[in-house]
Amino acid sequence: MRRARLSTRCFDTKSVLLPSPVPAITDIINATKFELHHCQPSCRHHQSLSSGYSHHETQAELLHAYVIKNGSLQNLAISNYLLNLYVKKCQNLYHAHQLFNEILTRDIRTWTILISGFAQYEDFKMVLYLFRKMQSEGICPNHFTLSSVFKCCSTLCELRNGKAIHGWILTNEIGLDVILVNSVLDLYVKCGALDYAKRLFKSVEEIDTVSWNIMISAYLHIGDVERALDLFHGLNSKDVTSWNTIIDGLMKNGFERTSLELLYKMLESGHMFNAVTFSIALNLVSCLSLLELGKQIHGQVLRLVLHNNGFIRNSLLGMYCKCGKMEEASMTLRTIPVRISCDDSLADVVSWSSMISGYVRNGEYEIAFQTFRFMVNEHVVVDKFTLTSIVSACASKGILELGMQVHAHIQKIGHKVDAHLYSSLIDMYAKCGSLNDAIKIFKQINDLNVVLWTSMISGFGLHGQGHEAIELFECMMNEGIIPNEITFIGVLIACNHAGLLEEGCKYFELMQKVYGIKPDFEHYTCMVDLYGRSGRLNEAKEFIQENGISHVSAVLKSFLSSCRLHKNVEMGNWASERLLKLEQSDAGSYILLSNMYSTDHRWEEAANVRSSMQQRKANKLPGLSWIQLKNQVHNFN
DNA sequence: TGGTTATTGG
Repeated sequence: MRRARLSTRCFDTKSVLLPSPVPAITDIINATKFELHHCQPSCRHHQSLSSGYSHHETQAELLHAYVIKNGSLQNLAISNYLLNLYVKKCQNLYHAHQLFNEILTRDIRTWTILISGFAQYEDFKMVLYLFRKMQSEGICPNHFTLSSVFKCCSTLCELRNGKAIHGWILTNEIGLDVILVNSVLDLYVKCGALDYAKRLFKSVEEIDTVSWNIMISAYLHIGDVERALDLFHGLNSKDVTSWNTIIDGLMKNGFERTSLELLYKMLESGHMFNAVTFSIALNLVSCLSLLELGKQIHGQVLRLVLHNNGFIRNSLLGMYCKCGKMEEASMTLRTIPVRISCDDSLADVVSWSSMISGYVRNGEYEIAFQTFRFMVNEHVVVDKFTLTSIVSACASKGILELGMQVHAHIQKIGHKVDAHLYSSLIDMYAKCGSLNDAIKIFKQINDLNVVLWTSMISGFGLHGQGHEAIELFECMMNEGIIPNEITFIGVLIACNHAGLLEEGCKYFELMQKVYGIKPDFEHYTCMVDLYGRSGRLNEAKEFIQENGISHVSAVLKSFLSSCRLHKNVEMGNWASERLLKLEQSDAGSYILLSNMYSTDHRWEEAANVRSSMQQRKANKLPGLSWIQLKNQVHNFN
């Protein structure tokens, strides 16, 4: 999001010495330009250049001071020119707003320049405030103000407001131009009112490429890839955005290969890549783990000197992180240029948080923690994405102390906590053994979504509190929240840890019949575990055979541990035969089998398994323990 | 002197 620079510098009218009032606007403007270029080194222009003050700002302030002095501020041609100078060239909405208030009789252009300015910098509260004020003063909005307001409603998802304004346009029979049609289309699409968008799209006689692009993007957002492709292929005048939209949308809907084909087709058809295409192409490369292609694109980016573009740099960084190349990712982070505008600082925040999440994703927790500490010490902006990654790293490593410190840091700086951060906090407290803290957080959340319910249900499950987990799950369904596949994994694990076989079977059926969720290997493994641990080894075996999952090593391992638990060597042999065929060099499988024999005092067979394990060089990595001392994690055997 | 679509991190 772009932000305007809000300078609070005041005017110094006394230092401005200009000729006596000139009546024509061009003369006034030229006079200030002349002053700007020819004044002596001691004047403020030169001082301002050395202090980083822009040429436009100096010109605007000179002009501002001058028109105040000679009383021509109320000349609308002059004040609108000056207002535009503040908004466009100086990007200083604070001064623009100040000037706006000094203008006593504003015309529609005065309002438009300021409203468009705030819309451009996404201060939508101001846009709506000014729009309402304008209407209350009896000024009729024009196309420019209306499209700014639609952009605002679209970003804030204010469908009702937007619809009302669209209705007002229709009743007042105001003709919609192409850009306004597109603004309304975008509003309906972003607010999920696709029917309204379709109706509008059909009602337009001559549809331009931007409208097509908006509709292609709309179908992609709801996952209707077929319609999106139809629209795309039917579009004769494809521009680079049409290609970018379809390539990105296909990738996000899981059609990565088709997306890549279209990327090549785009090249073949002679369309030039722009910065957005490069960013999307790099994301596609990460999805498909095509590191070599990614490196080639990186080379092209360097040749075209696009590597300073924030989006591209972050896509590059993300690609290296996702391909496990943390060294290359870190090199990309080190190439962050000196910040030129506020836009770049946002890109920097993304770079840092991507880096942290990359370390966490690749299991390099200690470097993630070190980087986080560096960010805090060096006052690098830490946002909710970074915090979520760090909290989940604490959960994975079980480091309660650091997790609590991060939680305290969040509260101290008054950071807004969203659902992602809340769920990672619940998960962290639960995984670090502090279930009560997890419950405390869960209870203080007003808008609970399915992820938050799932985190808490899984938390109870993890602590063996199966009944509480089930109670919460029932409560969630009563609230009308639809469980997802992960919720059911949490529920099944909870049943498992509490030995609730009957309930587990009930929910496994509910998942498929009521919620239409197809079981995944993880659900199957939970069920095999549930039957097995309850001693129902025959039923577990039948379940494996019925569902055709005897080729899944996690399922067989789970079954084998149940066989060991209930000392059923015969069943264990059945599972281990299959397991060892699947994973000849997996030490875990041999150890499970050997342990089963040892439990049944069959020492000779246990020793045979161990020796065949050595023959096949399936060595088990020794387990590591760790301890946290003064913010440092120490590992030992 | 003003307005539209597509891209990055959990």
